[in-house]
Amino acid sequence: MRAAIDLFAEQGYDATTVNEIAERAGGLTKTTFFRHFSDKREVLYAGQELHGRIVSDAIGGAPDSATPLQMVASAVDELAAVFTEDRREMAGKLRKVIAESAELQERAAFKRAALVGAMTAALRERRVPELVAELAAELGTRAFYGAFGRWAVAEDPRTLVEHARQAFGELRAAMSELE
Amino acid sequence: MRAAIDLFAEQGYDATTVNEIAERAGGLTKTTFFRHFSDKREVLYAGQELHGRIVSDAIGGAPDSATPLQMVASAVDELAAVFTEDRREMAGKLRKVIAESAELQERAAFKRAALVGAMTAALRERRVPELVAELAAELGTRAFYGAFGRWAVAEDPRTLVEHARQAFGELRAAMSELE
DNA sequence: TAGCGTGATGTTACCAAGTCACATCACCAC
DNA sequence: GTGGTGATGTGACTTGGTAACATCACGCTA
Repeated sequence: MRAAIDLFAEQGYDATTVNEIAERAGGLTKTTFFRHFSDKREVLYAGQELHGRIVSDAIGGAPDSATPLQMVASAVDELAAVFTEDRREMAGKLRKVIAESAELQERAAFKRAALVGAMTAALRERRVPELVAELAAELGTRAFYGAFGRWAVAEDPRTLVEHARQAFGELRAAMSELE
Repeated sequence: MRAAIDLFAEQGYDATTVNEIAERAGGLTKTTFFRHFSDKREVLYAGQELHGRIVSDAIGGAPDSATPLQMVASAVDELAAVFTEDRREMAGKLRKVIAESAELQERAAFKRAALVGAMTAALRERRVPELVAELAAELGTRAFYGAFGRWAVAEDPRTLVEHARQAFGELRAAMSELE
């Protein structure tokens, strides 16, 4: 993964071949690469099933007294907590690489949708009505991604959790302005 | 496009080759296919730039007195109006094909995000604050896609516009339940 | 210590997506 | 009929992705 990110950052995603990535990652070959990642894009997104589990667990473990938005807030909190400061630099590189490739943005959109889906399903499990669940999940995901983007550029010393809480609050406020 | 949808429906997306599509579409070849569509997936989504323009124009043309949600409602209305009854059958086939291919769902997620982006930009243009614009655009897009899915299965005689209006209203109600 | 299974890797060959340079052909205008 | 233009075909190429088979290192056990 490190080899891939570095090569993508140096030469661009399209100009980098899977063989090059494998080669840099310790003289390996294409075949080995595809044994670890289902395709070339996935090398940048591997491990995100974990994110789905994290938000599901957070929502599943929220107290019965919690409102849907409180459940989502705790999910966003737990997810944001995964990204400790030492991952910030890599996140910044990643963001830049993705911003330059339509193919990678497509995968990103898919992963984002999967996160919304995971939150929605977990909320439904908690007997939140479908549409309310969808909107709450969307709001949480939007807060997380917005916060992630600002955190990754690193011009602000606050942690991702702090960024996420602020983003969540702002989105909530914006929602109440929507009549 | 018709050749592609039919072949995908018959054999599945993965099992269909671009050469086959071109061949069925009047004895053409791969090269010609790629002159019309940037890649294999795009054959199912071509023409969606138009959707972006439609929602932008609707929002841009809304009266100054309109609220953000009213602007979005008119955008959804105009977009839904594009899908006349004669397109319903094709839409149903399309839905099924997409549901069976991860690759196509990825492209769909991307196009959906583009639609949200187009609405957001148009709302910003109308001086709607960023976060309010994002949420309104998301709500409108969600209403449209939900309605589209129900319209395409064809078990309900109502037009897409009617479906969309109902979906929009329901989402609005769900939003106000979100504290 | 010999041998055996297992997991990670390499090799080779293959298919299909996507690109490119160059050729062809039909059609329209002058 | 001459020339330009747009759509198409051809052939060669790169690369992502798959599959079958071989290799090698390691640890376990007889």
